[in-house]
Amino acid sequence: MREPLPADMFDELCPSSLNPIRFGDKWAALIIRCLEQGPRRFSELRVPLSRVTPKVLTQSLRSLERAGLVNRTVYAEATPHVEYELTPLGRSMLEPIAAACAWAEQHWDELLDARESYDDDARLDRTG
Amino acid sequence: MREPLPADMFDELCPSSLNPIRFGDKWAALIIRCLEQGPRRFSELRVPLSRVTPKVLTQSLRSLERAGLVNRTVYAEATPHVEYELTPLGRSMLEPIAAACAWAEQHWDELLDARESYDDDARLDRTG
DNA sequence: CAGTATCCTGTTTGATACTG
DNA sequence: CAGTATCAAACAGGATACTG
Repeated sequence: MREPLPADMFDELCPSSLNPIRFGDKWAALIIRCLEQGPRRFSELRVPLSRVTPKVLTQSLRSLERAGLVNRTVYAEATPHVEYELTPLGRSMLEPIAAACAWAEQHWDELLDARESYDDDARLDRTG
Repeated sequence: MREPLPADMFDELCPSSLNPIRFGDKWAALIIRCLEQGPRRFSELRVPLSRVTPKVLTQSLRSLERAGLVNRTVYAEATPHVEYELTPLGRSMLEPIAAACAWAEQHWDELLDARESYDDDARLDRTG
């Protein structure tokens, strides 16, 4: 106990403009889960992600593509469309995401309670 | 395959000002790991987190406290100081964080390669 | 020691409307 | 269908200086 902390832990987690341990941007993990069962078209993704504007959804998908987690395929046929699907790399990410989700689900009530009681205390501090 | 996606997945992951599956803010996971071996004082945390300004470090610690992941204790003795330590809830989070870190480490090269080749392609698109 | 106060920047996200 | 363009808001994060 109480060993001195290493001088700089940044190299371990931080070269992370990529920031993989945060699973990318706000919607990344959700998108990856939407692709878990197989390729989906842009319009299909818009259904579960109805609260994400098309601009932001495109942004996120491009950034997932850039990270090698998602493939984008254009079908220029009679009914032109675009499909997104997980790469093997993207698929491998399902596991840590599931672990994080399971943790969150498992501790959801505790998390809500903690926040509530913290906020209640803060209110008391202000009120007197 | 190609089952329709659920209408709205947001309730599952999204009530997330807390956003637990993203492990909180930019420094949260790193801070939690710094506390893994036991309680640390503010000034001790500043060593490994030297690139985080005190303001932001305080912010992050408060938000971890609010989430019930960290306890803050003030010692108003001769040498007044403050200690932060993981709650049991916070400690339970070490596991999913470790899983995400392991994944990132394991696929680091793939991630760098993917990004590089994506960017190279983009350059080609612009150049010719 | 352990923060707070201010100010400021860049990025992320969003609203709305439009298009090849 | 699968986006893009534009504008605006929100927020996170940081620089710097100061304090009970």
